[in-house]
Amino acid sequence: MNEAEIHEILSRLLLAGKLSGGVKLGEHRLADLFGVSRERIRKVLHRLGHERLLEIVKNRGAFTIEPDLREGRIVYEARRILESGMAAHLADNLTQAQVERLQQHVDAEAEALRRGDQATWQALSAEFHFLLAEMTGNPIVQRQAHELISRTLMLVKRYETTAGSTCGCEEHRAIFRALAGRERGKAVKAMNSHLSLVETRLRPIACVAEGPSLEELVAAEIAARRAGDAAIPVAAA
Amino acid sequence: MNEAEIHEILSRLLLAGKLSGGVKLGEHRLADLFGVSRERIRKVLHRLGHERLLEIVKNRGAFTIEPDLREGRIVYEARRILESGMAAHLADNLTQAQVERLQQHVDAEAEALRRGDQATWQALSAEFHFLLAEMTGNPIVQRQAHELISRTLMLVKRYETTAGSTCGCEEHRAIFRALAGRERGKAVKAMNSHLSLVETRLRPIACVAEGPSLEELVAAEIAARRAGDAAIPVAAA
DNA sequence: GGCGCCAATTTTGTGCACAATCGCTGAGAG
DNA sequence: CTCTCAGCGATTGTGCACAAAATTGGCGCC
Repeated sequence: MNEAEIHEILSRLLLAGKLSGGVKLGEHRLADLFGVSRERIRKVLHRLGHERLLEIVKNRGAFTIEPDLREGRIVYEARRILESGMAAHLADNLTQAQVERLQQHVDAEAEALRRGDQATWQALSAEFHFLLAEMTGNPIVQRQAHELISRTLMLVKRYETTAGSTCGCEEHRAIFRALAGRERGKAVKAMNSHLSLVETRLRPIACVAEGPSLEELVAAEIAARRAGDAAIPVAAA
Repeated sequence: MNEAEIHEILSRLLLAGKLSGGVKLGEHRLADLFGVSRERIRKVLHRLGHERLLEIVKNRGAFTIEPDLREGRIVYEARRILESGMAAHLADNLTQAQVERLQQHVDAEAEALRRGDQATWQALSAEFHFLLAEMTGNPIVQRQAHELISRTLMLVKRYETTAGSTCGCEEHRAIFRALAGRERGKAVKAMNSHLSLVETRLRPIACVAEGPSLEELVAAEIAARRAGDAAIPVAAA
């Protein structure tokens, strides 16, 4: 198991919000779980800390962050600033092919929502914003947007009341329409109000059920990955 | 010499553009220079790599990046996206005190420019953008803006023709006026055109003179720091 | 004379062992 | 009964030694 794999597994686990806040990620414990040396885990942990997916406390170790609503406010405000800038840029620069791609996407969102396929809709809903970031064609903006969107995903997984999220599709469509119509001001407004609305859907529910243990989660991820890795060469050969 | 100090010294050196591109930063060499173990340097180097101030090549080591103009285009585009979003936000949210603070700043810029004090003006000019980022009150935006502005500083130090930079003060003032007048659209436009203008001032001058060696630069920084550190306690006591 | 290959050297990557630091627990005093 | 402080256990931080990889120089061959 190399360093990149471990990083991917842990970041996926963190972003999926599978772990409640404040959980300690001991170096030795993870080293045993992954079957690698402590130094490798150490490096990954510090990298995750630098990516703000973990909190590293000097001489204490790595802890999963408890994304409270106060932090949520900050992240969403940052997203409004960045993504409204993106929207303005895109309204001026989208190609016809990109507009069509967006059209397909919002249609797919609506379709998933109509079917009541909440899992697919949630995934597509997040992807909409990733897609916009991609369409700027700017790797820096993509990275920054990716970081912010990922952080809100952690929040949504934890705090969003699923009932209220069924109306979000129209908001994306409004953004799309403004972008397709090259209406810069309208696109910015639509983006801002959408993000504000998503933020207000976050409810301060107390963290209730303790999920599976870290060991189980990591083991499951490793198993899934091993199965996938084993399958790919066979299929490719 | 602790890790934070080394990181600060090296990043200051890198951001000041004192080193031409592609220079290799050997671990052992730096360890000797700073008089610390190789592992400490190693950690700092990887951190700088993650902050995109260095390029880390696996099994090859750390190299200073050669910020070419193609990358400059990307960074300035990202800045336009982010900082136009900031401008829109600030136009809606600036307090009176913040407006006055900005007024002071642009006045100071004009004063430095009038005096022909180019060093001060350049510093103030960069600080104007840092100041705007600060005024969003959003730590995430501050970090992202800081990273982007720092990267452009490296570019400017290397490529800007000093002759053309004397007209930049009015651009900042235009942004300020729009912000103070709460004119969101105008502020966004002023910010975008300012950043575009700064970008066009970059000229593809061939990297000519090789500056002082890495050893000399680091030694100078260490000396300055030691002197400063020694002076502060005395002055404070 | 140029090209390619092999070996030696230099440089980075990794695991290990020890040192330092922090939180916790338990005993003792007020 | 509570508060404090000291010792202890656990965990992270750091330096060292070894292993792996790449570059460079030289040598032989075409």
